[in-house]
Amino acid sequence: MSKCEQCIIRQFNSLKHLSREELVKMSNCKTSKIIKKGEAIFDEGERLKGIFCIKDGVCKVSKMSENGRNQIISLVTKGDLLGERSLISDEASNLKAIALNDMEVCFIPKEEIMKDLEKNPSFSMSVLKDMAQTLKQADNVIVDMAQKTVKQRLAETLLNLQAKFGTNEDNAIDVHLSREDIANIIGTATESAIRLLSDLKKKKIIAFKGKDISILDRNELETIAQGF
Amino acid sequence: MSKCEQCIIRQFNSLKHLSREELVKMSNCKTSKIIKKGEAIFDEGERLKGIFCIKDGVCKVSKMSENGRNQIISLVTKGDLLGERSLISDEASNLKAIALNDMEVCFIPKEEIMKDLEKNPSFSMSVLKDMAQTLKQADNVIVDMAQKTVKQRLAETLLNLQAKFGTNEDNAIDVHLSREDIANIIGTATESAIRLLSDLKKKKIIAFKGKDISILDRNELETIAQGF
DNA sequence: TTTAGAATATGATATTTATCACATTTTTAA
DNA sequence: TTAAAAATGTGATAAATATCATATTCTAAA
Repeated sequence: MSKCEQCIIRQFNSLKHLSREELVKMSNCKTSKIIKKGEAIFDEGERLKGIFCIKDGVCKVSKMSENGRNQIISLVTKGDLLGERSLISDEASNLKAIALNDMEVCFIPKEEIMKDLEKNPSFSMSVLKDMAQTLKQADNVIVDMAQKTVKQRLAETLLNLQAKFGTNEDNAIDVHLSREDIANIIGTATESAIRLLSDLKKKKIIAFKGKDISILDRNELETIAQGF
Repeated sequence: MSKCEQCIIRQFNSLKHLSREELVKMSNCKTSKIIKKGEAIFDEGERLKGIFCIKDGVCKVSKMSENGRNQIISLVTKGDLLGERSLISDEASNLKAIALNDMEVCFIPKEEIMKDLEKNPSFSMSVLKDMAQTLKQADNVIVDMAQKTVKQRLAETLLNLQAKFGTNEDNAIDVHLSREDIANIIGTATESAIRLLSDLKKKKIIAFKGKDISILDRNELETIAQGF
């Protein structure tokens, strides 16, 4: 079992503010898990007993609407923490997390995290900053969902995905999402997402083969995202 | 000038976790402000030098979309804190706050708040909890905006407004919003909001005279909000 | 009090998006 | 390897919503 104090991943999140001593304690109570593609890390309504530190892989975090449709709220990837919010508010999770590919995550029990939050101000301040940032992002998403057309949201989503996941050797965005997942990110019907993707392809703004999507004309995509 | 240690308002927010000593210090550096209806407490892009504790009145917190339309993100009222997020993330505000009626607010300088956040774990934990709660709410709004129809969102908004502001002696929701404000909360064109309000009135589900809106059939409104 | 400007209201129409139906392709599992 | 299931794609149509035009009512400032 790898040790937290030697783990490079913590440099990417708030855990970097923990002391050596705190990390050693954490090492002793944390467990590693392998999550297979398609499996849930946790489900809506579940009471989390700790948080997850993503060592490898990507998962989609989503929520069911009253209409019975799934809305993807965020994609969580290597280096991110998952589940802090439910822990802090001490409520059942309002979200579900499903692996998009095989994942490796560490589970850190609630008590350990809460103790560190209480005792280590620079850790709690970092979590606070993270949350403030996430909240700002959420505001932007609300505005986009409320005010932008599906076409604008699709263009923006493609740009965001490329910014977050980068591109592989073939210049394709380095994450594999189904058309349904894409539709569930932008909040539209799967058919609509497919149609608009085909449009963008026809206009040579993007290219795709299956789930490999690449951006050919980033400027044009930005223009579309802004509504022209 | 009233004193924080004697102020009842702080019981409604995280400031209740401050010690007597911390409150006395705060009293000495805080200032009171009167904000007239329609005036801004702060504007998008402004760098806040502190946070605001709302003693009386209501303001709308909004953000301009790239399409040039305004989206109201939240209504902030008596007892709420305003501006913590920009302070914590140490960035210019992404939001604008405009008074909906005459307001009385206290301004607490950044240094004072940050010091308390660092030194008082029960205060910072409370702010953290607040933020986790706000984030959960934001998730719900994202899902609603992405998945619900304008009609559903209007019904839900009316129910939310009544839950938050209560009703006056005439059974009308105790906050005055223009039709444009209502449209900017649910993310639709003003005309669409007006039309749907008229529909609800015709069906005797709500009644209104000018900006006084009352809910006549709460059950039916809940049914509509859920999409039937 | 009067009056211009703003807010509210409503019709006509265009645009966007969802839904349903079905064909084709890809993936998965026996 | 092959059959079944899932994902992708496309057309036709319906429903939701925005936009534009214009009328009416309300509000606030001179």
